[in-house]
Amino acid sequence: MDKTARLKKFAFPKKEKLKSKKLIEQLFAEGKSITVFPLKLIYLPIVFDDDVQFKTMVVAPKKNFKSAVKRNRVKRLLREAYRLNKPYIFNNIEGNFALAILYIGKEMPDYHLVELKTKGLLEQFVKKYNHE
RNA sequence: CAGGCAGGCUACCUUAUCGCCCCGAUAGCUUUCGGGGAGGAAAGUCCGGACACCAUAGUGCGGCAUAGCGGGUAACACCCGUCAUUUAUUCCAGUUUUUAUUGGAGUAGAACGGACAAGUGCAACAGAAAGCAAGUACAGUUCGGCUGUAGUGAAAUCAGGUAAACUCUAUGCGGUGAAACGCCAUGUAAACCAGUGUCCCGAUACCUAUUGGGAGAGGGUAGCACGCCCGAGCUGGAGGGUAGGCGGUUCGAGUUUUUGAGCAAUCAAAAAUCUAGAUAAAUGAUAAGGACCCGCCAUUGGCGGUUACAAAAUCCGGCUUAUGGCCUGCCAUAAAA
Repeated sequence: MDKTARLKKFAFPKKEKLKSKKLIEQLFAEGKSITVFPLKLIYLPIVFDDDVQFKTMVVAPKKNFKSAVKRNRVKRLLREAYRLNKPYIFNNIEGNFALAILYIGKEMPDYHLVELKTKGLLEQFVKKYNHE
């Protein structure tokens, strides 16, 4: 494995972010969920126009984190944990999915907790996918 | 050594590894290289503007705001100066046994600042009474509860007080906000059903259009009325589409420095400079080390924590609130030596 390929697999460019209002509404209306407290994953199989396997968004509810600074912090931690662990699902799942990762806890977490829980969440997702 | 008031500055750094957004070059379908990437309050959305649309924003009523005087400004409810009032404090002089108190001057602030000679209202305690109804004692008397004195009170029938009471006066203010606004993409979409309206005259043209005048359902003008504008459609039902992209959008009352004017706010000139533009929303995460500060032990030092408040969303000028650290000036001096 050369250097460029190794760097590329942890990237999280704009194309892999879920941004369309329509798709987000569809995801929340029809998607299934897995919870590994304090995280919750909502997923829905969708085929994208631009040939991307996954599109992902992260959510930190305003209800639990009133300050914009704290919401930003939580979202950045979630995004970072997803970015560093996404090769696991890329390597184990064939289909195309829209994903949303929600933080449903009320306390400010540290990164190590978020990473641990994200790994657990993705393992559950892969297990469930292979079972179906 | 702790305190009070006023003002100013600042808002951790380095390295490594992964990553995000924008711009430029390169390359040609996503590589490579270079550059840039939150704040003093970006916040609250409380005032004032720019800008856009509604009529180049008009008239009356209503409504709102401001309130000594002068200045600054694009503008303001902001800022600066000043006057009166007022608070604290010092000094001088007077009264007094003292506590105190009066006058003058200085220093530092600061809340308040049009009108009670138009009308309406309100006023604790005391008082008969703080107006519409009464009336104590004594005296006078033109015998009219007419006048005076006493008594209560800050004030007693009167040009008392109160407008952070209504109100009046002067001045200012049109409305909606970037989800404004313009363009493109998408749709049997100028389609279907029901109700209602689709009028009149003249000219050109010659059977359907153009143009001038009148009438005109309905609509716009975001409190109401007028006025103005659009006007051949409008309202409801059923059914369907989009919910994306581009512009607006970051070069502007811009920033920094110097000089000059001014008590100051601020203004003028010159030189240099370009400094975030995201849109389910970038500006980060982790690790190690080091400053700064805080807490505890305690005073070489050790241990622990590690920055506070808080993140652009069209852009500026203010105000208010939150908050870590440093510095300056003034005031006041307890306790100990």
